[in-house]
Amino acid sequence: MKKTSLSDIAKALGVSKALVSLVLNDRGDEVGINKETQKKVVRMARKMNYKPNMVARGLRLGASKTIGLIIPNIANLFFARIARVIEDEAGKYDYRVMSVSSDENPEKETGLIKVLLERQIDGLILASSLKDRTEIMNLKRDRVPFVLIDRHFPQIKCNYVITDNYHAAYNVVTHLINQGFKKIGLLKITPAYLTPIKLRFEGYRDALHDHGIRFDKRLVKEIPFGGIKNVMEQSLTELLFKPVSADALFFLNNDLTIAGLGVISTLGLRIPQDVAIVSFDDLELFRLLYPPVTAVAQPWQEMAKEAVRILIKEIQSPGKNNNNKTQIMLPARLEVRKSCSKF
Amino acid sequence: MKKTSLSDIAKALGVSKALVSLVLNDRGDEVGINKETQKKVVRMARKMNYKPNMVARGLRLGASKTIGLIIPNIANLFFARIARVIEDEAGKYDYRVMSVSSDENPEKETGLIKVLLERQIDGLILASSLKDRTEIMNLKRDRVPFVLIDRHFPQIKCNYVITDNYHAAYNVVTHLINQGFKKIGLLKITPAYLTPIKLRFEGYRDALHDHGIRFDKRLVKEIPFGGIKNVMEQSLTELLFKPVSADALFFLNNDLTIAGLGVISTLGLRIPQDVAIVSFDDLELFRLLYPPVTAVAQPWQEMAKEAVRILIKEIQSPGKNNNNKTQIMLPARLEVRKSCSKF
DNA sequence: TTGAAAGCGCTAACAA
DNA sequence: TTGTTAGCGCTTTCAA
Repeated sequence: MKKTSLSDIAKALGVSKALVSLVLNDRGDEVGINKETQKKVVRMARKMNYKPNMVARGLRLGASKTIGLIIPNIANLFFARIARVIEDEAGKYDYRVMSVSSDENPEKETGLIKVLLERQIDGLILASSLKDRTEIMNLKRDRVPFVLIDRHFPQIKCNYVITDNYHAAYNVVTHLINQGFKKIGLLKITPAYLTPIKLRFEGYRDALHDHGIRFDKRLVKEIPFGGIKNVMEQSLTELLFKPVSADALFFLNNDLTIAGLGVISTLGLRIPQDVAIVSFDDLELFRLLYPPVTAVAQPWQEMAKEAVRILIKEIQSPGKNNNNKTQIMLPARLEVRKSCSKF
Repeated sequence: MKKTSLSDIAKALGVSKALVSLVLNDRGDEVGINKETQKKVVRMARKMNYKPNMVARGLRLGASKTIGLIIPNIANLFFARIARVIEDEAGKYDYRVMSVSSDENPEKETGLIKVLLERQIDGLILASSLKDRTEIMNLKRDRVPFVLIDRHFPQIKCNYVITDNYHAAYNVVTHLINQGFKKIGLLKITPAYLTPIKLRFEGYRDALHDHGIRFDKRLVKEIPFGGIKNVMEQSLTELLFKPVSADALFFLNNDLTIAGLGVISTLGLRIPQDVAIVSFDDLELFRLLYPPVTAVAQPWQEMAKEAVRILIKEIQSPGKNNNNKTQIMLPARLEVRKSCSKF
């Protein structure tokens, strides 16, 4: 059974495609089509189980009503929650979302951008892992509406919505210092060139400095995105025992925290007596761990909402405003729990 | 700057669209097009920053190379992980995934199916919340390739990949009974008509029966999908104190477990001394809770892989095999941890 | 109040 | 070895 198209209906009724199109798009009254005719069309459409072909419509109209979403990994709850909000918000404007995972891999991401553009997405939201800015510059040059989230490129004038990573990290480290911790290990995710990672690192470094603690590079570890499970044990062993002997750990994302907690548990260390813990990214279960894990709660909901709002606005204002880009930095909230209190 | 199309290239080169199309689809040699001409075309395409329009291509070919994915909620890690595997597997065949969240709401899901079909997806994977089977029957009637995952409809002959929910639940309850627990509370998610919920319930009921324990309906609670946080406290209070006094709780999905753990912690109850816990769905952090939470680890990876494999096979074998549907039931693994050991 | 025709960008069949 | 034509399903003129 073939799908029914506009012209099938038109033929069955002995009218023109144009008329059917008008009626089915609720423009019958506007154009002034006979009520009776309209009814006939609608009835026949239902009878023939007509489903409009949005692809054809999109081709004709030059708009797919689809936005692309590039994130490192949909199976990371931070991004999954963002994806969910983006889906809901975009849905309000009748946009659908095609989301893809880049695995923090710039080459893969470049390929995905191409794929999405070829599919004629109307706009793009990226939590980008790109190292190089040329790819983003190309988007600008090609006038593709896009919004960066979570990670941005300071040199590029474009829309973005990010967390205030610097101050969030600064506050974490200040809190730890105030609690009496002095040797604070930092666990970064690779690639370390990502702006959030860099800014969190700077917040860490400056907080130490401002409190008179000398920066010790042995306290900083990088864990590759693809090998967290394998590398974490080694890194923590180096951090937690002599000669480094960290007394607190600051994990820069939730994947790291989860893996780190596993290793600490395996090593039989107590939190916070043997080592204090803070996580960038908050998860519901952190509150229920023993002891509950102190975490930076990022404003993922606002971030996603704003991103969609900005993107849709830009999509719908073709051409103009091409030089007024929106840049938003949202504060994070530090959820202080027992994992970093000095007993 | 307008996007360049095939005919722009053709015009610039003084050749035909067809030729350009052939060359750019790597069919130049096959058809026997002059090497020099081919080079010219490729060079010009690059120079003009040509990007094929997959929407137009799809319209012409009658295939969008897109599959739809309907799940209850992408922000639930069980489904997020599945979505990730589906994305990866589909990508191997050059298919992209458009995923949407139904919120366990049949009306919303019906709308989403319509939206996806209108967008000309080539096939559909559903973790369906539908109550009624008519919608699924319509998919069959319209010859839409589809695969059900996680939830199936026993009366309908179609592709599905599910967990062996009955035996998984049976084993959980048997284990609890063997540990000496007798009053096992069951927390279902609403809608309770979903096959996994029903089958898990039956496994629970039969295990009780086979071990000579009388079924007590006061031990069974239903928590609405949209109101877990609000209702959980009330339900657990009823279950855990007199007159019911459950000594163990079996949560039928991870959202329930997380919420339940929160309430238990608030109530100041100890696990497993005051109440034992088992979760359907395993999360990494469950292992790290105090005590670690016993959980049913579902075969989400195999489920997603199989679903894609079956779907693509069906998409690529048009018409034929219309009556040989694949039905797979995968075993789950019970991860026994301390949360349900009789101290 | 309705219809005819053009065209979005692409590919396949057929011609030359 | 290359070109022409038709048409996928839709919307938008413009004409009747």
